[in-house]
Amino acid sequence: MAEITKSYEAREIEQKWYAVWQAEKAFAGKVEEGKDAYSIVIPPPNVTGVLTMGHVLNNTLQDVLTRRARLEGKAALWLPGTDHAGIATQTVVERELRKNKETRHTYGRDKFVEKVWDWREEKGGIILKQLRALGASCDWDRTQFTMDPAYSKAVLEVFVDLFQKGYIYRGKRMVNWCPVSMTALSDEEVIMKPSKGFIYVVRYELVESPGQYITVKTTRPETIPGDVAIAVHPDDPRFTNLIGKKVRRPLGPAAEIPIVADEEVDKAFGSGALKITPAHDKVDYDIGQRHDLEAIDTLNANGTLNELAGPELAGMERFAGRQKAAELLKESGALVEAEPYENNVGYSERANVPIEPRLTWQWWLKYPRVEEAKQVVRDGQIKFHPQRWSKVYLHWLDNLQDWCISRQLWWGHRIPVWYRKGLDVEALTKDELRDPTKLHISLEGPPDPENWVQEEDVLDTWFSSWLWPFVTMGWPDEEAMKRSGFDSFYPTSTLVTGPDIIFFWVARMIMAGLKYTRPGESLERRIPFKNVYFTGIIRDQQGRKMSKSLGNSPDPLDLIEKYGSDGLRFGIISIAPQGQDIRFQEDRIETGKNFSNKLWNACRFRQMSGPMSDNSSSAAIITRLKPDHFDADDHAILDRLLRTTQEVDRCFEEFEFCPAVQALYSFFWNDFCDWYVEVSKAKLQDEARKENCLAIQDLVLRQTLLLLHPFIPFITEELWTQLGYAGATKFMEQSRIEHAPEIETALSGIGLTVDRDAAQSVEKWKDFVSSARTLKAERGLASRRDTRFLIKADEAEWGIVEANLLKITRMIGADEVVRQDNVEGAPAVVTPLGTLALDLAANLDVGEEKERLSKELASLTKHIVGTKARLGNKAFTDKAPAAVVEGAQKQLATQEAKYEELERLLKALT
RNA sequence: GGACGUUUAGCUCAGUUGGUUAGAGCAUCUCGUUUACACCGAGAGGGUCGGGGGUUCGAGUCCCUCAACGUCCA
Repeated sequence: MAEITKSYEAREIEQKWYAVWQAEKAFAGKVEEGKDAYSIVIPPPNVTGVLTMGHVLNNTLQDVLTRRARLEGKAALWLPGTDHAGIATQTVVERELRKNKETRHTYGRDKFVEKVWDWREEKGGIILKQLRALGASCDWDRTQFTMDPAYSKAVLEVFVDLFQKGYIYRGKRMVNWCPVSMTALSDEEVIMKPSKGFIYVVRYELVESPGQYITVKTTRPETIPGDVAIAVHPDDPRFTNLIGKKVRRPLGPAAEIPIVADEEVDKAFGSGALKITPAHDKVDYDIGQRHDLEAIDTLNANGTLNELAGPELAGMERFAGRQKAAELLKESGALVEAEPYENNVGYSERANVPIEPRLTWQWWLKYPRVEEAKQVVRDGQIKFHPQRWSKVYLHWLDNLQDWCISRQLWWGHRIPVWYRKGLDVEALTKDELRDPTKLHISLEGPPDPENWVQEEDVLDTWFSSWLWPFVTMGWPDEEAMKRSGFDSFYPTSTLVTGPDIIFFWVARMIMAGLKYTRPGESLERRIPFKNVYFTGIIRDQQGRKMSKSLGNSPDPLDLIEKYGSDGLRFGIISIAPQGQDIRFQEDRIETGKNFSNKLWNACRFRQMSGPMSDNSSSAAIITRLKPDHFDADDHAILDRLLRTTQEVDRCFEEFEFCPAVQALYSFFWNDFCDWYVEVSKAKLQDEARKENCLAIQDLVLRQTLLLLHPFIPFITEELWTQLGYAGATKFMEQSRIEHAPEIETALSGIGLTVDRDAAQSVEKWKDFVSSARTLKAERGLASRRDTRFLIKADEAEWGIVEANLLKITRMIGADEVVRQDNVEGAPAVVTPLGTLALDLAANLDVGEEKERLSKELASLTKHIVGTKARLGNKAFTDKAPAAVVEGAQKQLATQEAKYEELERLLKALT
């Protein structure tokens, strides 16, 4: 066996093991007889994406869950892939073309799409390679892409089916239009941002009474050429006499437009009169419909104003047009004033520009299975972690709007709809849109394609990702489903994602799963996942979201380089409490690295401490234990091991990863390294106890590596081999993790029961040792190993001390510890094992000692008073549980004894 | 306007069903290279648990209220 090096160098070891895992097909998700299935589908990252800290957190958690499942003996599948990210990808490729002064139109649709595929082959999906550096144990052979042929076919099939069942329709409605990407967006892709601008007060002259005006307030004067009416509230006394009259449009083509009454007008807003531009505002459009008003579209698709805006404005960019409109209004005297104003403006999520409400023909989806989708979350077939997100989810489902699923892009799934050649597509009526002689909808296309023209639009990317959990498993092709193990792996176990896509994706996947999988079967069988774990959002020190544009996000690959993948994983989990946003701190990642190094060195020390024996299984190690040689420390470390095992189990059940890591950290560092390894050093010099002690260390390390492996897979894998735990297996996940009761049973097989009381007594030792160290440190003797200690103890106490003399002498760094009844006058401390004093009388600073003892007495007095008061309160002794009262009594006794001893010591100093 | 979340040590956060003297990591200060580890060890200082009120024998924890910050929805 190779000797473990002095410090842990992550990089080589990580690369080595990842290659081994790949070669051994350790991540293959296959159905296995007698094993429970466990599955996760990755939230497909954008094909243009690179690894961010958010991905690190999210994917580390998925990896933790998957690896833990394997260690629990489950057949685990983590299914990876990317989505085609319509707008983002098209934008990236167009940007490249622009460098050569080309556009997608230079190439035309087919050639351009080819270009995108080329780009994707060459540069897309980098993130999947980066995930390997993070240690992600995905079944890479199953990698999926939403534009793969089979996936695409499934998407289109769903479209056709939903159309045939009446869920999908084509309609001319107000959409969120992105003038940069020149496509419609769904409501979810629009982000409301407070924006500073002006509100313009504009007066419209009454036709019937020249010289009289009605004023309106608007933030968008450039839309005035599209005004077709002024609306007022029917109950607003200010305007009753004006209803039915006409005003002159103050900008753009001259027109007389009516004043109409509509209840939707907010009397309190602005002047109480609202200009109506049905083509450019949702509310205006609704009012326009009710009053049978024309919609005048004054905007081009790219956000410039068109000729309907009038010759002065035509061709101008919309914000320049706004300026110009204000100037024109000012010149004509229609502008009363312009006040600074802040309002919420919708921005395109991708292009980050204000969207325009625009009236266009689009394809819409009425969501299927809405009631079932609510039910499965309300009734807990799907559990959200943390649970509170279910409220947000249900609220959204209660206020559902139809989903605009068409996008005016070239990259994506082109909608499988064909129009009969020569038809005026935009003039089709509702009935005609369902007439097969005019509209053909199918997967294969029409049999006589020469007579038809295919719909130009593609589908929203989310319209493909909402099918992810089952299309990635072969649906709807039964052969493919069989091959991929759909029967076992669906529904998936857990979805790990951010709450920011709860509507985009989580809710829609639930509806799709319910609609399309296992028709006629129970809800439990049709849901896409049983648990949804929502991570927090990673923020910087100032609490800002980490983003590329702010440049406030470290590159995870740099962090991996610096701290190791294990260090990064451990660090990120240890700062990510359940459901809370995370303030990123690099020093916590450093803690992860330090922990790796600690683990490494503890194992190294084990290797240096004595020969390695049979470590190939926990049973083999347990047969090496010698119950007769067990002392309190041995019981204590096994007790803590069992409790930590239980705690980690609990954490996995409750999706609490941060506490799991904390429990392991504190167990390993404090209980094992700082205490058990230290007390071992004395035992190891005692040949009779050495073997037992090493076996205990082997058992503890083995279990610790298993518990840690999901979090830090690389280093644990390396140590697993180095310390001989692997036996005949090739990698760790071929072994099984044992739960506390299993270990206890195995221990009882050799007649060993972990003694809780003995374990408890170690606390006294820790107190004793810590007091002794403090005593030394306060006098600048912390590192002296030649200090003589005196101990005043009764027979029982001395018995315990004497039996452990070697160990405690070492632990407190003493030359010797001598029993002596008279310690008065020496610097002393009262411990649970007697009064411990430093034999230092010669250079004793009496003043300082007195001050220290007095201070301790004072604080002790406070506690004694408090405890006495509680016990003296009849209400307390009557009502509090007996155990609590008893505890207080015990405490008082201890406190008083300590008080007396301290007082004696203090008196002796005078 | 509605919903949710947060407020505990200088910083970032734990604190399970109310029960001894509220914890951790980092940072700070002191000491240290003693046969795993300086990516380390030993020790110390540091908190009226956002404010106010209530329930209770007992509140960081439960209830009410106010405030600040954040997120989502309208």
